[in-house]
Amino acid sequence: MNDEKLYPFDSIEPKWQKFWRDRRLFNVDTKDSADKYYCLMMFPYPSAALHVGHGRNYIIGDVVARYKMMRGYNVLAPMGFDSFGLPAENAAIKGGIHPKTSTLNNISTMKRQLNQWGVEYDWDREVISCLPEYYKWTQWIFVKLYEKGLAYKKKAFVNWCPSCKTVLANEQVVNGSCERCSAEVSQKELEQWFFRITHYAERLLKDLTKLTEWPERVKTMQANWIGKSEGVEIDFKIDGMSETLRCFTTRVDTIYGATFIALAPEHPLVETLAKGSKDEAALMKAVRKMRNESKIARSQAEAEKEGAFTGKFVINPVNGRKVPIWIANYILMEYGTGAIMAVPAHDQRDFEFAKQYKLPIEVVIDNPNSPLNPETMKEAYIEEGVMVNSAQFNGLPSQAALKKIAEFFEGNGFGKRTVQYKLRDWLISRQRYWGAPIPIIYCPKCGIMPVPEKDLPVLLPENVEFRPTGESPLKFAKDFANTKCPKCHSPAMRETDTMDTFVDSSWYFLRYITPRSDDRPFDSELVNRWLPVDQYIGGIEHAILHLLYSRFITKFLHDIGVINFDEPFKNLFTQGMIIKDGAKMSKSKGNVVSPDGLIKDYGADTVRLYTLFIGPPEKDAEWSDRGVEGSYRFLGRVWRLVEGVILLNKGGDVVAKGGDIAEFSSEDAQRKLSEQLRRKTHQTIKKVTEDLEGGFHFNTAISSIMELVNEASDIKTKVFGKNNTLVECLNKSAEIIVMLLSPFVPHIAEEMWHALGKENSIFKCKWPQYDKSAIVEKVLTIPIQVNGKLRSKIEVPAEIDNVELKARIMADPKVKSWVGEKAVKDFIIVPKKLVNIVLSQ
RNA sequence: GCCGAGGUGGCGGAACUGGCAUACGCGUCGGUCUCAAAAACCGAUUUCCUCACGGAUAUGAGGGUUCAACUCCCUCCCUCGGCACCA
Repeated sequence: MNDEKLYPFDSIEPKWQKFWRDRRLFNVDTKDSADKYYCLMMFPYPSAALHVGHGRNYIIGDVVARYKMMRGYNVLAPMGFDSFGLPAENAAIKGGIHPKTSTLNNISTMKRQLNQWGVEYDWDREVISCLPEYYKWTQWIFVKLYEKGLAYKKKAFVNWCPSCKTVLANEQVVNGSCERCSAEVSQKELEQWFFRITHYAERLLKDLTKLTEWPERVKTMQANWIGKSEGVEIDFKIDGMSETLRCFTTRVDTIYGATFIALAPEHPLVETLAKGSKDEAALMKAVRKMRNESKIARSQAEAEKEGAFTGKFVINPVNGRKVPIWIANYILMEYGTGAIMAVPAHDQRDFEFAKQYKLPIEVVIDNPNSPLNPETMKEAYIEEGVMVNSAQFNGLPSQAALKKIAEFFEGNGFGKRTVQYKLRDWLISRQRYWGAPIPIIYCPKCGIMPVPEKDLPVLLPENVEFRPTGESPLKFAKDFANTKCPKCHSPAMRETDTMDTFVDSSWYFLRYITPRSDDRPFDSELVNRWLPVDQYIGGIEHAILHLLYSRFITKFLHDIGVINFDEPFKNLFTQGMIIKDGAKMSKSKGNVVSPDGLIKDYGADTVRLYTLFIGPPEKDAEWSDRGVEGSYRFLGRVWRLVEGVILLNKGGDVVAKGGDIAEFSSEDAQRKLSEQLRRKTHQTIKKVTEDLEGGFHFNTAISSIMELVNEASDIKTKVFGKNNTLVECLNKSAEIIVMLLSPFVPHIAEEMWHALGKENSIFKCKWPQYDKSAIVEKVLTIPIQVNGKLRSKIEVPAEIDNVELKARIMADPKVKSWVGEKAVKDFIIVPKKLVNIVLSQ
């Protein structure tokens, strides 16, 4: 690019950044909560360098914070770092640099980048999750959960990432692969710590309806993830045995069509049922084969159905019929009871299984439009219909029968109505070093003992050895592991697992209110005044994990009485990704756009403006270097406009340049131009304010400011004479342009604001208000349609009456030629908008 | 399969509650300035027909409602995201 700058951004930007910091513009007194506005950006993991895609999040947040400030709010915009995690530990294993060192280095790089973007925060409140002053309280939350029975340890099949060498929560497994490294996840049976999030499943689902200001798609994703279904649990007596078999079904209306029972291969009764069967060895061999199939392969709908008959039967309680028990690969032990009553006629999976093993298919719900024939059916009939072959329920619509049969079951003690969720408990222990130690002590005498609050934090030892095997150094840190029982003081061992980093991030938004509090996690009274967060801004990738966990922890803290609200985030905004060359920016793809070079060439304001102008912020957008130049040119135009206006104010250089001087030189013409500019200015205030209040419509707000700047620049060339009202009007307009631009491009705005003779920071000034009378158009251009097609336009005074309007329109030569001799059937007037003349054919 | 969001010029995208489709920006073309270029500024730019005036045509496809449809209704296609042998 050219060395000649359109405006001196390189000297302006650092100057005002220093000014804001010296004046403590973003530093908040939390005691003053009357007009509070808590504007929160998802705190980042400190990676080596930010790119323009990351920038979008922070820029949006900064715009909101500055705008709300100008609306008179006491704005809290804090920032921190989610700084525990695997990448730093892996780097330590590879490069020998301690995670703490690399993490703190990355944090200072990121702070430098945020600063040069002109993104400001109340840095006095910085929260760093890997420091003991913070994780002490993460451990405190663990202990509280443990005391309430909501943190527990159990042996279970868990997701194991062989590459990260640690377990993963269900939420961290994506299509059978590790969310972080994409390695295929295997199953391992291990003793692990869990949080009983399932206890909150119903509330987490139900309270989604309270979140009216959350994007629909996020709520849908959470609802899908929680996966509620209502049904009936049935206890089947096993023929000739004392055990009963419990099945869960959402379709109890199909009970008369149950022709077999299917068990998951992992079902605890499998061994018992197999015992003494005709061919026990062959059966167990088939079971083992199914158990060894990978979970991912098994949970594909296309997977081949496989099964084996146990030789045993259950009794169907409704009709006393003997139903064979099969073991089937498509039944999952994790869901429901791991056993189902199979109704091939009305469930596609059961249908396929029945076809494969030649099991009977019995229709119990008939299609009212075309009766079903079990012999010729090609697929299961899963819709509603009319009950058949179902004893006293015959003839009922299946929907009604569902309820009736459920009641009948409960009445006869055959089963009871229950609810199932797909949501599993949250597995939080990790076999890694760089995380908050789980505050638990194992005493040979007293058993599992939580670390007492007075002994927190359990410090993560720093002098440890990182082995290339990838095993947690804590396993070998004898000084750390060996301790004493807090109760009986006999030698005991510490838990060496650490917590999932999502635990750290599920409460940080509370810590910002009293970040240095060292006798409790936060000041409840102040937190209750400042939360819920008024606006939360972050990436869609956290739609389930972080947002669900944060909601859970908030509800828990509410239940133990330390906070008085049970949803943390009132408004949620999820911004789209910035794409380059058709893909998400990443180092490995080599398509990362660094802000540093762009800021050097064009300034931070240009990068901010382009990022905001690129498109609707909730959508993904393709980065274009050309687009950046366009934004830069626009700021250059604004700069020249304001410079020119200042010159006019001083009485200099006042000659109309635009075309025909005579046309604009009259007093009347100058007055008309003033009116026109004032109208456009106030219309723009209205538009920009509505775009910001009604959502995050930054792109259209900016385009309307561009229109105003274009018009003002044009009018500036038509000024004639000194000190007239037009100069005054241009000056006022320039001030408003600068104000409307200020949240988006704060540096150039602050500079121009002061150049226009203002003393105080622009962000301490009130957002402009539009004058209702000023936006009213006096002359309207009315489009005229003939038979719905635009044929002409005429200019009329705004207050014209319909009779006069019609007369003028019918006198218009173009209208005359289109109407001709035809009769006017209808004359539709949309007031102040449009006219449509309907002709008879 | 289910749920959600979308489909508008060469490109990113505007369009309130049914009322001038394509604002704003990018790109392209032409011009001004210049010895020349870059930058900047001015103008044109849905597509097709026409020297032009002007006309026809277009919001994924096809129907419908209406004086009037990007917007509402029906049928279908495609893209993106989530969930998924979930009983």
